Amino acid sequence: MKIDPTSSKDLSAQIADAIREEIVAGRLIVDQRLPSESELADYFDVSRPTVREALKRLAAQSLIRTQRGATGGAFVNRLRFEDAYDQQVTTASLLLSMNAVSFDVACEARYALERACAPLSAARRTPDHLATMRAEIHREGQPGLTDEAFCASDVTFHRALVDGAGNKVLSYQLAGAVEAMQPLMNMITFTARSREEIIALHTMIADAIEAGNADATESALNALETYTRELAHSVVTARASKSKEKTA
Amino acid sequence: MKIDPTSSKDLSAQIADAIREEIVAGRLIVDQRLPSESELADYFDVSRPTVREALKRLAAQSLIRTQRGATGGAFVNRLRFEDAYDQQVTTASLLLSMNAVSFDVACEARYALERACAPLSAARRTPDHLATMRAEIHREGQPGLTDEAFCASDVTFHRALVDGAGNKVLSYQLAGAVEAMQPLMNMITFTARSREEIIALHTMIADAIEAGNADATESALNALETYTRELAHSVVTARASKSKEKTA
DNA sequence: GACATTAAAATGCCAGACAATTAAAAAAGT
DNA sequence: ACTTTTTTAATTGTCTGGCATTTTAATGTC
Repeated sequence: MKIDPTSSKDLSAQIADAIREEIVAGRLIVDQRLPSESELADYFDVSRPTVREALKRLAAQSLIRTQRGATGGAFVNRLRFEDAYDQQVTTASLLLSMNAVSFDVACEARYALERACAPLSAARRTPDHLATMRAEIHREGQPGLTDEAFCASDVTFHRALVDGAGNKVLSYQLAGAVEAMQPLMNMITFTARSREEIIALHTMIADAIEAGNADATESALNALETYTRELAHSVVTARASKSKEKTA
Repeated sequence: MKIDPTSSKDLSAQIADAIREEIVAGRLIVDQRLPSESELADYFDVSRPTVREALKRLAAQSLIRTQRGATGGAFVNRLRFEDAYDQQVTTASLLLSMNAVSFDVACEARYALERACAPLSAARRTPDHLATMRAEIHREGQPGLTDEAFCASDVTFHRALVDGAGNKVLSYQLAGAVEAMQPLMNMITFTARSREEIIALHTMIADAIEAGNADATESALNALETYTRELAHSVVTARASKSKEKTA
């Protein structure tokens, strides 16, 4: 575990990399205590603030946690799926917004991944998952629901579908795809007419899942994807003609 | 953009959260320069080292980059897919190794996601993608190839398949699933017999992709998943009986 | 034995300084 | 007037040393 003082990288980045490598390689195991900041400073021959910067980098990735007090210190953190969700969602959202990813591309990816969960969810979903889906469908029919609340309900519905597959790895992977889409979805304002249509499609999905029918689930998802993309296109077209009016 | 001095969280964590929120919300845009460390220290009423710790946290997530010199400073970084790949792979690997995720669960997730790419890849793959797949199949047939090199080739093959879908978001999402599996796959030692079988299945996949046949691609992937899981089970069984021998 | 006090160890935070780097401004030379 | 060199200023990178806070363990007291 060594660092190169002539490297162009920050010392704190190098130290963080070195420690991260130890964790990934399994030479530092979960809940193991790292040497104290002073000891690390001595070991790497740098000052304590530099070590601290390195440790904060690792903390930002949830690789370590710190505890104060006599028996405190930095400990290798068990990376939990829940912790990783948030980072996944943040990262995915920024990737979409910063790289000019089109709605179509994002939508295609999302529904492709979701269809991958459909057969598993149709086979394995618990009554709980189904109940969540039904509850969200009901919520979506409430009059006076804001667009934001409708979108949030949509996300909950789809997460129940995904979680129904009973595979934590899948749920984690899909978290980014589903939740990162929400800001984009929010850009589509839902008319009463389109809400009705979406609720109908959600009901088709829930029915197919309840019946354990994988094919029906897939085709319902296909229909939902098609409709979502059409909706987005019509919104874009409407905006374009409106801005044309303005310039004219 | 405020912090709460009575919070239990580190000041540097709070400051990082505050700035991250600004970035996610789009109030700080790509390539925009943040105030200097001294200015941030004044603004948040903390010392410069504390601000620096906060900035290192953001740098660890590739949200900012720093530049030294007169016109230097911290700039909002355009999060690129390539940057996110690495983090995705590291995170996914640690999730698998630290949460006792079984080979079956990980494998199921991986192939479910990969099947989602199959129809798109069959329809859109370029000659390049196909050439990569063929080249890797050829490499896998070379005698004297180490297990590690075989696994690496396997990863390249599957990434070409995924990239063939021509959807960056899908490629990004799949990077974690495919590459994080490599350490687990490495645990399976490939006999000459099983390599032959895998090469045959890879060829089936490449043929199906070349023919633009989505269904054939899917069923070839299914066969590969089944075979991989059987292989893993036989390895586990063999190890169990071997350790039994030892104890006996 | 139960409780209060003290000591020690660790992280959290700060002040101030200097080094290194970079770009712009100023000066010098032609 | 133009080019080159030098200086200067701004900014991050790093260090030293210190104090505050938190937590546990040891110690002392009743």
